Amino acid sequence: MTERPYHHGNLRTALLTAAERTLRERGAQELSLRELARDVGVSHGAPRRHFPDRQALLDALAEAGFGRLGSELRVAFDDAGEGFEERMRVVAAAYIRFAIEDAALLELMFTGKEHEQTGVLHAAAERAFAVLLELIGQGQREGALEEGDPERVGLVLFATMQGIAALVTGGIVAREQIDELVADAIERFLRGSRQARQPA
Amino acid sequence: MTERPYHHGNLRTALLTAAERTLRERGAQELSLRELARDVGVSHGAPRRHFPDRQALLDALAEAGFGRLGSELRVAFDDAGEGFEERMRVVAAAYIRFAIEDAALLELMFTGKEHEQTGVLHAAAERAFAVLLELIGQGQREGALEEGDPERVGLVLFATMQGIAALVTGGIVAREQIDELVADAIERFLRGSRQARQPA
DNA sequence: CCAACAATGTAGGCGATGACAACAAAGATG
DNA sequence: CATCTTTGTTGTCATCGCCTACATTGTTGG
Repeated sequence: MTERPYHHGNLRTALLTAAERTLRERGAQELSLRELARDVGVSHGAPRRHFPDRQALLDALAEAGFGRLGSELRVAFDDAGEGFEERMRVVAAAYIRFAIEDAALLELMFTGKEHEQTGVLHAAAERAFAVLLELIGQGQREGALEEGDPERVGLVLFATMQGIAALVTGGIVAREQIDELVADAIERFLRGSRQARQPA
Repeated sequence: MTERPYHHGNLRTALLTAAERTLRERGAQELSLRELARDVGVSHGAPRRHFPDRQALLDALAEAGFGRLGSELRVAFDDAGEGFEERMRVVAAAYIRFAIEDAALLELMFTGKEHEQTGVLHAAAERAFAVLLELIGQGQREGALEEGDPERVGLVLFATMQGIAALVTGGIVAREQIDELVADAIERFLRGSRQARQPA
């Protein structure tokens, strides 16, 4: 029998991993520090060394979430072809997939109660959204999108994606409708965001 | 001194009112049945007569929320002029205002964990959204929006509004940016949803 | 009119939780 | 290797949700 060493070695990571799983399967509400400790095979007081309180654990989850979201968006961006519109569709699909598979995590990431002060989180978020800004930039350079601050242009698109995710996880929209809805939203966004300079 | 009567009279309503307040001020997480009971001046077991468990209270709050949302949208719709675009702007603004002032409530209303089964809630939601469908219908009749199932057409707009609300409550978007963002989103939606039939 | 009965509130208890403090074990450091 | 720091452990406390037994009030039919 393998006696557990007194020191776990990487409790923090183990807790985060277990937490991420519970979060995905049962939601944030169900996440209990004590149960997590049990899952990892450690006493109920141990997590406190790594996360002062429950909220700290949730914040850490959110931060890790932004990291993973950023990676997935990056992969989508790179794997899609060079074409702007196709790229936008692929990246949007990746975002929606993340949002739906890890709905509770996304909620943690954005439902910022008080943790707006945690600059760490904000930084992580910025990094994740860099891909989106890049995408908008490409669209503008290719003349597919109107000029202007990419952040402002992208915000509407981003909001729409976030909203679609909310509608799906809220049960308003069935899973079968997702693809159609996303395509529809992007189509509309592109149509509505083209260079508005109309010849006389 | 006014002795509290054994029977409160309208405990259910009192609880809902107190809960709505706490929800707005401190979020759903902080909502405790026992504290609510104390606030209302009743024993900790009393709420159970009206709400079998905590979730039931939350569901009731959500249902009431849909009712109020519906009213506010209706008022906005009626108060706006006859013009379609202006109406859309006013109604959208009303929705966003609700979403921001009662962010936690909106989350309850849409973050439907398991309560998708409560047909009551779904019905309340449908009633609230009737106004939006009416609005879309008007847009289509006036030729400002493409034809098609109003529900499908409106879904993208609805998602966008929901997303904007999420971005604001999540702290991604500052309050000063809201009006601009909403205007931008609607502008884009209208531009992207006009009759697409282009003459040869 | 009043005797069941139903509805509504109260009191106490149970198991679980998050937060905290005192203590123990293992590492790191000089 | 002696000390200091990090990391876990154990026990405690207040609170919570939920449950059961009981008390009080309102209602209703004979």
